Amino acid sequence: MPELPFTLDQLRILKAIAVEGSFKKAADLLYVTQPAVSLQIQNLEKQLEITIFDRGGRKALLTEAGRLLLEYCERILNQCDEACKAIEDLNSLKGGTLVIGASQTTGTYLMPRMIGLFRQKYPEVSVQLQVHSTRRTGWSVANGQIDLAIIGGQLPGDLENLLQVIPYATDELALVLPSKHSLSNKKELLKEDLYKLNFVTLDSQSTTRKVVDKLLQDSGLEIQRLKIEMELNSLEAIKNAVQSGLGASFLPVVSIERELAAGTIHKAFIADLEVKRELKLITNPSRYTSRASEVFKKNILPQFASLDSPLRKI
Amino acid sequence: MPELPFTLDQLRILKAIAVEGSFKKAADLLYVTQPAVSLQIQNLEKQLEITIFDRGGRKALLTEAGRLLLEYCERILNQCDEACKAIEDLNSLKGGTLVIGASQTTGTYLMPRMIGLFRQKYPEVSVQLQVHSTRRTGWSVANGQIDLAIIGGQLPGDLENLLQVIPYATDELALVLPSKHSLSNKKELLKEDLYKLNFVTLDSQSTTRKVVDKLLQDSGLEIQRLKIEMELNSLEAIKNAVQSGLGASFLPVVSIERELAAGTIHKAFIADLEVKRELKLITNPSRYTSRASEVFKKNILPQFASLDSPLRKI
DNA sequence: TTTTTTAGGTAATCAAATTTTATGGAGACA
DNA sequence: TGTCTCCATAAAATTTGATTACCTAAAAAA
Repeated sequence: MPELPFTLDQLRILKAIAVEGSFKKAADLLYVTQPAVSLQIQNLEKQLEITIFDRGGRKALLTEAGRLLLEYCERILNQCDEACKAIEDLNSLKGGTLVIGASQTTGTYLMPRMIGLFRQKYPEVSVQLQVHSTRRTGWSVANGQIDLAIIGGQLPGDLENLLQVIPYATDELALVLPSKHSLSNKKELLKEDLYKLNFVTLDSQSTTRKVVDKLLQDSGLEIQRLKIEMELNSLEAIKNAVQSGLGASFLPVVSIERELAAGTIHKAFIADLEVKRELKLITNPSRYTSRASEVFKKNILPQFASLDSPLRKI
Repeated sequence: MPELPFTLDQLRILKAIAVEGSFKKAADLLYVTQPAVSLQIQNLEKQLEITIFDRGGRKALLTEAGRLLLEYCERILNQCDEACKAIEDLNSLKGGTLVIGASQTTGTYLMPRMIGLFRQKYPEVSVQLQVHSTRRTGWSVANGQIDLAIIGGQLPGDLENLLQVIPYATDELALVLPSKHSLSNKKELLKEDLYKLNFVTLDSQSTTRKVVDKLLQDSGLEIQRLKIEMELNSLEAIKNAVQSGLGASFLPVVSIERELAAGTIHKAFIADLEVKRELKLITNPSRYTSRASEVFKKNILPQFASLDSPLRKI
């Protein structure tokens, strides 16, 4: 670990003298007194064991060693300036990367709009969206690989304490039927009607599936009695299956806006039953929060948050 | 004139932490205490308005801004190391350029040998030889374009005081005759014999010519009575002329060693007359002396200096 | 020339920045 | 739970660097 034989200040002074051709002018340029400049150059010469300037005549002239050093000096100072600029850009959100985590659902239907809004405001910050399971997303937030995430499921207990979890919005999981289904005409279904349906569901490992199962169970339904026609691992696939009349499903309303508008899918209401889950924003309070992350949380998320979310009140 | 928001020491610390993964280890590596490291990083973070390390867990981890800064940090420190190495090379004569001045004669017959010796010892120092008139060489030494020079003539008066002039060697200007010349058989010529000769001389502007003229005049000869067959501006040309029997000439002995050995030219002795001039080393004491120049003067020149030269006594 | 001006070096004093010593708190690990 | 490690903090000490004042030498002007 070699000691550094010079400081950036000394290099700055060296350059100033070389530019101005005089110790005094360099001193003026740098807003210090001339002795300060003299001493620093003397230190530099002593430490490097070279003579840098010929002080004989009218002008301070560089020696061979001085010219050599000056070359490096300029390169070094340029790199320093560049570094400053890069950091400034990062601070003013003219650079950097924001890494966002999301579940399948939010990642597919919600995030694209939010990210679009963010990029519109800060086009020079690149955004990376990582769609993973709730569990994996949680760990990524915990160890800093993801700046912030929105999840719909339940975090593992140990993470709950580690991370900051803010209720963000309520996501209704609507019962959807093929438009031509016989039950589609009824104003309101009864819970018992569910037993008559064939379901197309997400596979049993998915967070959304677990949430739905739990909610139905909590409301008194015996989920073993529900008939599952098939399990698919993509919401889009399920939507297609429902539209094709293959069965019913509980799907996030955000994912079926277009289909509802087009009438290709029917959303049913069930008496005494609302299947809803809380979407939550998770961040890691014990970690550095990037400016981009801050801005995203403060300015972008609230525009999509439900009215009762704490995010609205910031 | 932007202030620099960081110091090289801070960058060095940053790098050490990044490498070691811990403030403490970095402190050990740099031979300082741990608080010193902490404070410097805090200063750095304050000045750049960024967070560089996540200090939460077991290891100190870089944030995005920290990684960005580290990149520049490494480049900057590398440049610094390179600069140091270049300066060291210069100091240890593993680089740099030595500029030597010389007159026609010394430049042609003496310098090549000296430079050869120097380059043998310091092959990485490049040497530049500039052959000019005494006057011009003197000025070049005065204004630093030439590090040191050997001259045979008289410096302009104003330069004599400005420069350091050290007697270096005595250069005999021998009277040479064609080997077949009738006078070549005489053991010793008389001054009067010179009037019988046809001379081939350097042109009258040349320093050597002036020196010869002056010496002959001082010894009582009437130089107007000497017959000048032709004036040439190159010693080699004169040598060829003499060898071809076109006339006699006064030539520096160093320039005819080969021809004397081969017997193609005859060196005559004149009673009561020695045509000699002092070769002098000139340097500029008011200017920076490069290491290469120092070494050349101390180690190379003495090997060629006459016994009574002050250079021998160093 | 002689005087004036300007650039740069030196020395003593002083202020500021860094380091160290000493100490405390938080998380990791047994 | 206790211990250990790592980092942060505070006060004191040291070092560094800057300023003021003064001096010298060389160039420019009178």
